[in-house]
Amino acid sequence: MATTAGSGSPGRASLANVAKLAGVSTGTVSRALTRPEMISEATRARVLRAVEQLDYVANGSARSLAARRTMTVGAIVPRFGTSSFPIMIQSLESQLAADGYTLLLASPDHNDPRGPAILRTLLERGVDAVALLGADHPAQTFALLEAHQKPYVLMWGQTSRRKEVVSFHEQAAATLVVDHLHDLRHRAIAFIGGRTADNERARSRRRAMIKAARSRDIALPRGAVVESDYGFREGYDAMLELLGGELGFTAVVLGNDYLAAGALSALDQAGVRVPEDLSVASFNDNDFAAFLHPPLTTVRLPIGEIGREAARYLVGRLHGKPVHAPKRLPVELVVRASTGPVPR
Amino acid sequence: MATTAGSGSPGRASLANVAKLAGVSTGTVSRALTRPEMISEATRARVLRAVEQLDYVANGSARSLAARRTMTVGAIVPRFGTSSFPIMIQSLESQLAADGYTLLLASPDHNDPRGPAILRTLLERGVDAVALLGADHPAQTFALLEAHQKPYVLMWGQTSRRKEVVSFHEQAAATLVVDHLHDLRHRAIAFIGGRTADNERARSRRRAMIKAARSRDIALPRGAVVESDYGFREGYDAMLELLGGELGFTAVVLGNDYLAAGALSALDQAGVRVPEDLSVASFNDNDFAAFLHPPLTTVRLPIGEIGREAARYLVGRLHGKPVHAPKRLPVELVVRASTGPVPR
DNA sequence: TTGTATGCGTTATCAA
DNA sequence: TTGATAACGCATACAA
Repeated sequence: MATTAGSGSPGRASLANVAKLAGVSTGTVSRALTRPEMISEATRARVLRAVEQLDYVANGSARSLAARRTMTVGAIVPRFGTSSFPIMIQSLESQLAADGYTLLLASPDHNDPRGPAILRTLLERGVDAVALLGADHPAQTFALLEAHQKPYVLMWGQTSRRKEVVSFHEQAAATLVVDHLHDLRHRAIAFIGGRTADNERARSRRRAMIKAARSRDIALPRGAVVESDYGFREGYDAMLELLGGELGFTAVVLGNDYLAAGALSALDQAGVRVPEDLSVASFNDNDFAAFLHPPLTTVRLPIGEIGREAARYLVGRLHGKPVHAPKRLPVELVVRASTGPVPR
Repeated sequence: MATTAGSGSPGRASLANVAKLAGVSTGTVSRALTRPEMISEATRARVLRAVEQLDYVANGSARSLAARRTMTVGAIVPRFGTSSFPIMIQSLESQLAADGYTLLLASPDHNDPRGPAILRTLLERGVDAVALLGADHPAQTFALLEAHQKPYVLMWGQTSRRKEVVSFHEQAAATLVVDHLHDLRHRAIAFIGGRTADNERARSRRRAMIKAARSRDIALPRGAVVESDYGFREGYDAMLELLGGELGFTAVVLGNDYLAAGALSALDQAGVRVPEDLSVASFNDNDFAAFLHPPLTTVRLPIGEIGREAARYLVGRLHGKPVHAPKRLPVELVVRASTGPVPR
């Protein structure tokens, strides 16, 4: 347990202190701690005893400076607090930790004045690799990463031939929902998605929906594709707008959990029964889709898996493994009572 | 924009490189970058130009080693991915960033084999201060923090005279709900809370509820106080159990959002109308309470504020401000349609 | 205002 | 297997 701290602890014990106490050189202590196999059993024990006695904790700055690596991975994830990203970050962190790495997190607001400087800060703090959310970052960002020769990975972005991305097959997800609705004899649907202007993920989701509908001969009228900020209130408003349009759809697909929750609320208020009057399905990028009423049919997106896989990739790179092709994780349809056959 | 990276970039530019290019000494460059006021306008401009030309980014390890601080704050937040903590962490990070600090995040699982070693890892990586979730940590943890003389703060824990805590007044929160129900003429209520065995927050919430009920002469029968893991399924089961008990309560209070969501589902399934047959209220420690149906009356807990305040406190300490007393943030009752007068 | 020189606590190289 | 010692890249005390 070490000497009761507080007594004479003059700052922090250093390698040199440990070495002196153990009667060996600093090099030996260093090796005993980080390369036990290079050291005799006896001296290693002596060293460890000294370490405990002094409550020695290595100085990471010095270690990193000398070893030229920090065992830290940076992540840039905008506004994750109220998004579906926490699950991703949690799994990213867990997997990194399992491999001995620590997570340095930056979570800029959309209108963060720091802008591209955030990456610079991370690099300055010293990260061995970087995980970024999404794929649309300024060229400057990638240039900086390349210049510093830092492995990086994009999480949940449009897969691309040029960048390393861990994501899922957006088209497969859209097809799952659309096929499901098609099987239930729906021939005209509506879609409420996120703002495509500043959100690449919303963009690609909408694109996938349109394509899927077309390929199944399902009508998805231009007026029935609504854009909205992700949010409860926004989903509510969008749904009401849609209901006022007399567009003739028999099912609605919501682009994410928040929109879905808001839309359900609007339907409830409007007296539209689900799924008797209207079927509802959503893309489930957040756990709370499981809490909604009525229970939604959803496409479960592999959010946690993305984080884990991203960590694996980065650690692999840091261990010298080759760059692998973009990874697309599977999606899954979870059918609940909120979708039914076309109402007559 | 700097020389197109990749050409001859032999590793990374150092202070010395910048100094040579600018025709000044390393000391001058260092000061130009971190203490501009000590440097003449002219030379500072020269230095900055050189910095840009070389795309210089400081080496944080070396900087930290020399300056004896890392400008990094560690946070230990268990399993935040599926909890209400992300909001807290987000605001913690934002506030830290605003003050030039970076967040090093550790998020152990409940059964994380790393255990108390996590803090050690953080200290080893070099953090200037630490934020911990909750107040029940092993004595060893605090001892280590003291030994290393690291400022730390507890977020969302039972306030204590001995430790620095940023939290809210659990008793005030409970009183808010109970008073509200009392005003609606409820005289017997039930409470479904988290497992108190391993969760200090659940414990203190239950305690507060019992006390509040007693002080208002509201019955809260022992059998009507149910413990459950936080979770949707768990809330569902607990609610059904409660309904089977014939305990005569006219209102139910749910200990957190997940439990509330599950309970609502159970009520829906059992054909119990809210609030006509039964009033429901909950502690809102997660944004998604706003998405539930029927809309819940909740006590909004200041989760984001806790993070922000914790950051302020730590930064204050690091800037030499004195230790302040435990901080208790205000809570707020948000009344919605889910609570009504006692059904006849 | 600027330069010089030392030290920060490790790791790693090279001998022994 | 171990010891001595030179980096690692920066901040800072001290001099100029």
